Amino acid sequence: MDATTPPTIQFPVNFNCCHDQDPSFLPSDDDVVVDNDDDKRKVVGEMDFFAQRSNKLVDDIDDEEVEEEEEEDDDDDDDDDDGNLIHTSDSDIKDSAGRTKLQLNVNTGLNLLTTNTSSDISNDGIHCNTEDKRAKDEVAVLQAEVERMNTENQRLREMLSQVTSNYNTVQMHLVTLMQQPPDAKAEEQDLMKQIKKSNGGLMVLSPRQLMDLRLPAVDIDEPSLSSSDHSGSEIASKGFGLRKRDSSEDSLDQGSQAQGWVANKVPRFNSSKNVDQTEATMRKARVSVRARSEATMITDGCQWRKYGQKMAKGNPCPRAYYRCTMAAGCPVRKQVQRCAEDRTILITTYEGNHNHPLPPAAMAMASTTSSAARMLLSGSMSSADGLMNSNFLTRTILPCSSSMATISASAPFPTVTLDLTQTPNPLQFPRLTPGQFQVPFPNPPQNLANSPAAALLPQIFGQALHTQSKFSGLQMSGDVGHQQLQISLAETVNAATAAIAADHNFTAALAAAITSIIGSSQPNNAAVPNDNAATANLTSVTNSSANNATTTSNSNNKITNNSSFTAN
DNA sequence: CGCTTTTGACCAGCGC
DNA sequence: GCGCTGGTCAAAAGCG
Repeated sequence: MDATTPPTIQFPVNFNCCHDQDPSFLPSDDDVVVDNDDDKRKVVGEMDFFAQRSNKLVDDIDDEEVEEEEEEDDDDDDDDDDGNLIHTSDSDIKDSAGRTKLQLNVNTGLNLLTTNTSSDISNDGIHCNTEDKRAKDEVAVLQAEVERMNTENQRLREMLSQVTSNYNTVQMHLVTLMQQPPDAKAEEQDLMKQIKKSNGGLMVLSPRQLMDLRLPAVDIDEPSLSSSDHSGSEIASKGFGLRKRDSSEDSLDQGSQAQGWVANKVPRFNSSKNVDQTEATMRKARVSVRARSEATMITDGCQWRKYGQKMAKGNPCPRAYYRCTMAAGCPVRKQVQRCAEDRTILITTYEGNHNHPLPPAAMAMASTTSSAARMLLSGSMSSADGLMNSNFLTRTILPCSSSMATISASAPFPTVTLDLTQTPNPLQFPRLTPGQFQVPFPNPPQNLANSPAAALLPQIFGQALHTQSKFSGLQMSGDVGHQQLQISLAETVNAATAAIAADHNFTAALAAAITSIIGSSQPNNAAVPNDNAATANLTSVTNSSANNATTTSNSNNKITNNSSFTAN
């Protein structure tokens, strides 16, 4: 077509409905028009009707009809502006009709048979007209259908856009509120309403949960963030939940404090020092791993020293407290407790970030949990980026109906729970015997130091433990019993990985998310205990776990450095 | 002897 | 203000 002719996709019809030739089509590979000069026969590639861009298809249909009716003889153009489109253009007709009957074999995919213009038909003209009319009717019907679908598609797009816009608006509002003193409960209630409204009831977020999830700006941590200048006693004296300790643990405690290990504090609002706040928040993030194990503690590649045990409310099983002893001052701690409902499930919760090199066996879990924590906290920034990340998480998880990870907004710490307890893919993870616990990292990263994200992804993708996911939607409620956001990022490394593996969309999205979120972060697990590692920036919860970490009894976990490094 | 575990006590935050 | 709860401390005990 010439320049003045609107680009069209001409609907390929068989203009030689009455021919007795073999009606079989001669499809080309690319739906391109093939000119066969030898036999004056034009062959139009088979068109996949629905593969064409619908809009163009509609236009094409229109043009085709018009052109047929006009019966004009302009010779220009041959086809399309779009080389891939199938055209039975005018010129095709003309050239052929131009005094030679042109046989066009066009597969519409609809078994439509049409004829050339009546003027070109010498034989069976009446019959062809009838057929032509019928074909036109069908085309018109299809056209109407396409238009209807386009309209509906447009409508859905608009709805989606609006929902997204509303959600963003509410989040912005939330961020604004969080910059203010937390005294406006009425505003929180309004916010709740807005959230409910904007999400069509899919997500119910309590303001507190949102705070916990998104942006607990924690002024309490500010001192600790700059705590390289503070002594442990100074910090303790400011009421950070840590007592001044005796000399035997000063180094560790100071290190912990320097890392902002503040376990008992609830975030408060503070509009300043977003970066610090974010870091502080990250330090509070927890990654909980649920896994079936008969052992008292999973072997994750790190050395742990038990420093306490308590009976927790609502669970007859005691909760044990461990701290990492691989390096003095390492702030990483973990809690181990059996699930009350199913005591075969061991719940290990990691908090903090290692400030020392990790053995390979520990890198897998460490990087995974660290990344999970970062993902969780990626929405904790009060910046626009933070918002975007948060939205990203939300949107990423929502479409995934499989379950693996759950973000719990339960106060006071945002927690990513990775559920490894669900049935593993038998193809990948053979059943383990009782007493054996395997953290499914079949593809241990070889060079975690280079990229935390790179370290995480193979693990996640390799885990594919669970085919069911709790990512069935965003659902947060103020009820403590439902504090798990079904944004769920994670109900633990395991659960997450499974769902990820099961859902390609989510996999891709997660990969992108992880890359964007932590790609620029320091390789936590790299053996690079630097100043930052010692003072802030860490959130990585480290868990160790070796590629094939098998759980052993607690006594077996009383390991020396050597044993811990070689255990896996 | 050195390290880890045990366990009662202590502290802080939170809700009523 | 009080009680509950989670988290941590630290002395004592256990273990190799």
